[in-house]
Amino acid sequence: MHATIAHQRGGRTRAQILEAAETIFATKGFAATRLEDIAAEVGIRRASLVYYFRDKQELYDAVLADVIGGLMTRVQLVITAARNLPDAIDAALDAWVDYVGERPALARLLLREIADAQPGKPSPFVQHALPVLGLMEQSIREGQRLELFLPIDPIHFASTITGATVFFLIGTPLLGAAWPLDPRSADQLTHLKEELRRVARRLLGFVGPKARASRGKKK
Amino acid sequence: MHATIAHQRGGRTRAQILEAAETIFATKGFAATRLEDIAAEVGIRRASLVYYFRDKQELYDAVLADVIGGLMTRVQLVITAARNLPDAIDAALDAWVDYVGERPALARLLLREIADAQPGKPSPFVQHALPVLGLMEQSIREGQRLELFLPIDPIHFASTITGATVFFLIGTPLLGAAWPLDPRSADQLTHLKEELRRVARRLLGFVGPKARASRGKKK
DNA sequence: GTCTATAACCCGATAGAC
DNA sequence: GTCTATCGGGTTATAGAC
Repeated sequence: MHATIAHQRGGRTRAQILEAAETIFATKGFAATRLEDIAAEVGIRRASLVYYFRDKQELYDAVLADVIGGLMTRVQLVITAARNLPDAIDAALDAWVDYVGERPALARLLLREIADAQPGKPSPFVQHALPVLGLMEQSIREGQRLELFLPIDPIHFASTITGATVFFLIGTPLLGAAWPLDPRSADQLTHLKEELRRVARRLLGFVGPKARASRGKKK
Repeated sequence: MHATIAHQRGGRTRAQILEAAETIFATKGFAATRLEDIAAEVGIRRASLVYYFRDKQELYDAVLADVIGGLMTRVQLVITAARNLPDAIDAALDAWVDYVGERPALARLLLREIADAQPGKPSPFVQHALPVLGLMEQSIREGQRLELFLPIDPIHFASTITGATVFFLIGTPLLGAAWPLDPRSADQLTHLKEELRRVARRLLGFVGPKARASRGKKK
């Protein structure tokens, strides 16, 4: 019984550690974050962290797996639920924006992982991210096979979409007085979604739902 | 006379330090790079660095100023040399791709600076980068005033272009066997330029030189 | 599960010789 | 200009009490 209570509280602490680590790793980077800060945020002592995570690296890996796993789950869900390929693209973009809007640490972690990555050694991050990328690539290639989409390189497509999102979300606030709007407000996220859809449609060469609907009516 | 020789050799060493620091800071990040590594790359001892740069931070700042200064110079040059606004956009995009292709450290430094930046405190990087951004924004707004360009938010535009470039250049090699092409080869840089022009034209709503030429002929 | 205490290490900065 | 030697701060990881 004690074990159960302990386990529950332990699980809670573990979750708190992961949460604190996520934001601090994202804001300061792996090398610059001190375990001290994470422990302080949770309200425990540094040494107590090792009860949950062997060392700093293991904690970091757990954070990555958690964040990217969540993204993967969502994207997979909406893509498989979509009725057709253009809808799948739209839904995936929306899911992506929603997720990164809710969990802004992801954007910075992504930036850092990409900056850190060395062509030689495959980072654990890439291993986690590849399936998401593969999912999207599959949809695009299928659409190209059916001649619904233009023959753009899926990697160019992914770079553009990811880059546009991340740079907008993180870059904009840096401009300070020049751009007083919060890019993570509901308004701006909606705006971003629309813009991404527009970019995606232009890159892939398909038309939006309104246009599809009117084309359908004309028939 | 000795002073002159010393000064020349000193200037050379200084340049070597800057060069080494640029690539190492870019690859490992500020916190993770050891002054030791930079000194070793140059072929001197760690303590000798202080003769040229007071401390780590000052060296880092010098690297940033150097890299971004070069970009600023080039972009400014081609923009003011362009005959009309669409040409200015094209030329700026080409200059940007050429520069970041030649000096790949810039891409990673950019990624890191953006990831590190905190909305509150304006980083020295942003101070350097703002003029470049301002230059581009000015051109876009002018084009919008003349109704040559669509009323897209210039920051969305910049985010998309920058993100697409950087993510493609750095992200692609991470995919390893999945993408065996070197994104910094002449071929791929040309490909990237074309793609960026296409994205830019679609976002800004202007047509390319071929289309402009044929439209001119029709008249 | 969480704590205190400490060991072990690394790195940046400084002093001063040559 | 560049070196050797050292100091000093800071952080991770570990041992072991409660």
